Amino acid sequence: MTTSPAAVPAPGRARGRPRSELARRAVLAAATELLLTRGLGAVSMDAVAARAGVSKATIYRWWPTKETLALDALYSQLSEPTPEPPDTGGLRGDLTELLTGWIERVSGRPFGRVLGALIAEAATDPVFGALYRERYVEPRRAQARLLFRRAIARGEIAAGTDVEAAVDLVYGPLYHRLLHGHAPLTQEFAATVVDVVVAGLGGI
Amino acid sequence: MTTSPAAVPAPGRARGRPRSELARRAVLAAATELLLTRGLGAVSMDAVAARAGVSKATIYRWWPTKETLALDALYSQLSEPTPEPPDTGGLRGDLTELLTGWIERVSGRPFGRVLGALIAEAATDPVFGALYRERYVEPRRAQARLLFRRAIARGEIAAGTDVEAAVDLVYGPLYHRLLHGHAPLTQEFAATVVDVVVAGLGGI
Amino acid sequence: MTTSPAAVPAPGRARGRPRSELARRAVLAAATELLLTRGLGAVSMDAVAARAGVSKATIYRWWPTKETLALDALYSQLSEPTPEPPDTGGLRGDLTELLTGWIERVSGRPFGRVLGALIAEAATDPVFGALYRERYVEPRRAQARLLFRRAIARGEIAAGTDVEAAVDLVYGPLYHRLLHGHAPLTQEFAATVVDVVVAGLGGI
Amino acid sequence: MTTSPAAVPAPGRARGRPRSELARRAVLAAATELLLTRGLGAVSMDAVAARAGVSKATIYRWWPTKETLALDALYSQLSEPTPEPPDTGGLRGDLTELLTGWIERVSGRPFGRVLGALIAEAATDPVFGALYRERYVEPRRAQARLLFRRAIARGEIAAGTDVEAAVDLVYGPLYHRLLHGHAPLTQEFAATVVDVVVAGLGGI
DNA sequence: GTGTAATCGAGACGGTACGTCGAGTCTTGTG
DNA sequence: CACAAGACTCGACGTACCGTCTCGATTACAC
Repeated sequence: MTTSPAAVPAPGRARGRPRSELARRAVLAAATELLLTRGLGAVSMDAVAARAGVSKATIYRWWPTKETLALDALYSQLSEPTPEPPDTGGLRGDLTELLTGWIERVSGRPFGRVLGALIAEAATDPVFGALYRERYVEPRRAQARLLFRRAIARGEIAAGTDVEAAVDLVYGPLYHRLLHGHAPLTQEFAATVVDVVVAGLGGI
Repeated sequence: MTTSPAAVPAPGRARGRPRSELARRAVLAAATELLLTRGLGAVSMDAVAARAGVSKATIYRWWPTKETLALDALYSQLSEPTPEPPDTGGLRGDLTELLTGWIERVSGRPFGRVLGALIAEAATDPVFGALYRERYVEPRRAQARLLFRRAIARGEIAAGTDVEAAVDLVYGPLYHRLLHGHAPLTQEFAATVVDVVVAGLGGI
Repeated sequence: MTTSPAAVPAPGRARGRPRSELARRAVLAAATELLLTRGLGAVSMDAVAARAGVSKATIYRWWPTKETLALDALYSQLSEPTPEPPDTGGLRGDLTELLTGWIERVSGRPFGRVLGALIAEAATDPVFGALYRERYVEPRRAQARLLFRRAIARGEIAAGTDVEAAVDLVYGPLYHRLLHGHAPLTQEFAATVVDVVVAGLGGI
Repeated sequence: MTTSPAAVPAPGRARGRPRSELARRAVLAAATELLLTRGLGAVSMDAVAARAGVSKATIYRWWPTKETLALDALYSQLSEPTPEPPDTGGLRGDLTELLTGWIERVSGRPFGRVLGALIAEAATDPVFGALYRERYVEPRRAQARLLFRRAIARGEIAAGTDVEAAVDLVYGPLYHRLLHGHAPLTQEFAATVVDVVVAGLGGI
């Protein structure tokens, strides 16, 4: 897994005093705790600094905003060991596997509101938005894209399929429920989404 | 225009000095301007009060939080005169009409980030979330639900269709692009979504 | 005694919520305590706010800098009820009385270093310097000037005497010892100063 | 020029790497520039280090506080080539010569506020105060003392004259104007001071 | 030569205080 | 009552220095 450049010291020539790995971990731990127990709103630089036993300057040295910090904290929590794209031999099975895993990780409750807050920030601040998409969104989309491409290669769905739209068609409804909360984000729902989309794309 | 209950004085016997309609309009105008030009973050009670020439107490008397105020301000801007649910005779046409209208209204640029911020707030604050869903989400879902029910009645799609999931399948991908911004929210994309979903549901 | 405009609300038409006299007193008391027990350096806005149970914003509303605040605090402590200029019938007696009183008040120990710090600030910051001279220096000089003018009127000293220089000649040596601390600031020293200056001006 | 012990490496057997004369000069130059252009407040260890291209640790190795550094910097600037005590044959002439020289050096404008700040620090911090008096005040007082002693020897003034007080009587008024700035520190003022003090001491 | 020792730069670290801003609340006088 | 004005507490913001520390790299004397 690729971690943020901010979270890791440059591997090259270390000149001055090296970065304290202890401090880095303490900050991430404190941020994670605040994030998951009390939400993004509770992740203030002051609170994190106090809880981590670290000075605010140290945090600002490595994370420009609290959103960036929260993103890193979330990463250090949410990152799966080996997020291998599944291969069940069929598009329906592949997608089901992929979405099932995502829902499982994301349903550890506090993630809903945390992701919501991060997406909001991404929608508001273009810089953070780019970072968020690069580090969080794109890797997941890449996996999904792969599944659809394999299905095209197998002849399961049409060669002209708009893969980007297809990805949105499966992830969009899930995010919709996660963020809006108007209905539960269940595995059954994921199954329905997969069924409709696969059928709609001409799959079996 | 549908206004919030908060924005309207109790209809009963007014006892003291009546509410100033002037102040109400000034507040909404100021909030709207800040919201659309500089985002939700710029909608501070202080800024709105100063810009509207109104005291903060007056704002707090009628809107409990700045998010509520922003929602009202957005409403006063985004509310369509007669959002009649379309009837083209077929599901595909109905959905296309519905989504086309939504994309048009929502593409007036600043709405993306404003909606993002509101959804984030809704994901974070349950009280506001309920209000947001009731006033903003539910009306739109109701229209979409209606279209699918008509299609079922016409025999266009299966009687057992999960209408709630179907609604999420068409709105989800659109919100996904609006909020994440990883790809443009075009009418062509909406057409693709409609095509896949209608086909997936067994429609023609 | 004339107090600072900042320390007292305008007596005119009070529009909004009136200033809290309680807060004002608490701030001055806290500042005074810090000033006299631990010096000007300990008078930080944070410390005063914490000790007074008052928010920093409230302090900043009324005192632009901590030096201004310290000056006010010192005033509320050092201000004599009726600092009548003495009249013993002769210049020597008048001056002795005046300086004796000043030394007494100023020898309550911490004042030396506090005045030193304030004078330094006055020498550094022109705005504060003007305020300091107007509120602290000028009243004392006015009294001294009066004594010399009376002595001229009585024919005790020459009519052409440079009164400003004369004032510096009596106060200068005292401040010198107070600030530099190279020798004790005693009443005997004051007597010597008075003797030399009166004799030097042609007095008896 | 007398430099501080801190500013010079121990003359004993140097064991490790010798002190960098380059660094020492760069630090003093940077401190001087900051001191004279922007005041004592601008002499921060960080700023000096950055401006001198030197690490903070190097500064701390040789100067315990920024005030000590400022004092050294001032010294390297203010030190007169040959501060010979004058001898004109009479007390009045000697004092005039002495004070005239001091005023000239000190009137190079920024010195007023710099001295003010240093005196304040001396009044606040006893350790620095002792250093300041030893290195800056005492040498000048010694010269003045000498003049008065010579005048006593010549029979110009009484044998019982309090020399310490006499020194304060001439330097006090000058410092007073320098620090308070309520009136200009001119050569005419110095002449008046000398006249009054010499006359007051029974001199001709 | 080869230690041994003190220097140097760079720069991260825990702190403290800065001055500002926004949130909600409260207290006046006026309409 | 509603309203404007505006003072109040609280808490967070991002920055600036403080004085200390840990590095790797020099640069001398002493063996």
